Amino acid sequence: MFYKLQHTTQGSAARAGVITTDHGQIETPIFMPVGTAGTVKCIHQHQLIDPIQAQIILGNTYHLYLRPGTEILQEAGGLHKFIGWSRPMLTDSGGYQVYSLAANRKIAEEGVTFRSHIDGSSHLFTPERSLDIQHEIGADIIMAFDECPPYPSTREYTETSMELTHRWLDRCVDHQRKSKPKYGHRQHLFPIVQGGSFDDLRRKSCEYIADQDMPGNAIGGLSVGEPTEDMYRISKLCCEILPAEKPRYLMGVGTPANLLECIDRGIDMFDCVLPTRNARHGLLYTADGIVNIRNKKWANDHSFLDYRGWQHSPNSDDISPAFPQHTKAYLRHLIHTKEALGAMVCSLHNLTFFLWLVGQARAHILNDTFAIWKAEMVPMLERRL
RNA sequence: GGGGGUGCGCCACAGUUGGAGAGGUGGGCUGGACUGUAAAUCCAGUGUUUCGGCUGAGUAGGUUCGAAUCCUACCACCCCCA
Repeated sequence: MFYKLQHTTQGSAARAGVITTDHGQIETPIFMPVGTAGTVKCIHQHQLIDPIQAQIILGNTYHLYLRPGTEILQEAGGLHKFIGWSRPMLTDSGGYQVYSLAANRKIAEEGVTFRSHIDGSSHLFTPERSLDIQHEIGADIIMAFDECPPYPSTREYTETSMELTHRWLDRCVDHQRKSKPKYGHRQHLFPIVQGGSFDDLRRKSCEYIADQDMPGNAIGGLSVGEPTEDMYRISKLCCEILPAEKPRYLMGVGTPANLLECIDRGIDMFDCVLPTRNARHGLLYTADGIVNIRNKKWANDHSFLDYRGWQHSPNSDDISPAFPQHTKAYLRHLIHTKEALGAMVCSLHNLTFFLWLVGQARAHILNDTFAIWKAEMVPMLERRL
């Protein structure tokens, strides 16, 4: 069984479950650090295990295809071996690059032609090609090739785009059924719901996606600039339609508060660049709120951040020796001077916090204390310190 | 001691060789943004102000309708000679 739903908590749609892959299990709800180009930026694989305790990380089809290229990945025996990561992995299909590289791509029925951001060369991604590359990369969970429309988009554009994503999905599912695993482990295809901020389109897309009977389902096209209420409303709406016996993955979300709100609405999996990118820019997430460590007010603050014990070891409640504690004044200095260590320590800090947060959410779901815990946590998480 | 050169905004560089820049670029500094990573990136502000202005090109004078620009003295720094 790919996914086991363990418990749906009282007074909320939040649930706890376990995903089983050939590279091990994932306890949900889970946050997945983004490792676009074969690395979670500024973080070593050892640190993903301790103190971060990541259970699964992401890679990106477009970026890995351009560099190092799938030939080298295949020589290595797949991305797991190439980077030295034996836990589960997920690859995005390149669908997000259809959105983020809008200036350098052309969408057609057949697929999307990208101009490489590295050398300007042209590359055609079709649903089949995206899956082939993902097979060559070898992630445990692979994503359907979709179009992620920008916000705002007209209803007409969003509907046309959604229908294209659905047709591409048919081709992905067909291609996946014909494909054999390359490295001896299974690869599970997740389709992606689209439909923008339009409730009826989202319903239609959810039904279409659910009918494919894939091992898990994803919600795309959110966190692209829409109001947060839209993100929450659409997440809830989708979770009510997507089957309960399969994991639900909300792509590209989000802030700590976003995670708790969307877990509350029935989401099981998240990924986001926010903890790593913002760490490099000096924004630290804590249980007490958000700290912009660049701010002058920390220059003479020689105290530690209030960690509340969340930088735990895998098997104890003690602070992990792998978690480097530094004063706010020192962290500010590192970020100000653009020292590499600043980006590293702050990335480690944020990811450790994100994984702790979803772990706490899971514990509270299992104890049926999630709803009250979430209500207390969210205002704290959104505070600016 | 003699000769030559250069001086403006927190810093550097560029530019201005009689018709007013509170101006350029980069850095620093102070904020802000960042959500399936073209992001260790990007944006804004950075004399003063009662928002109308005011002050400002090393300092002090001078020439001129008008000076950052020309002249004189002084100061500082740089180079060359002794």
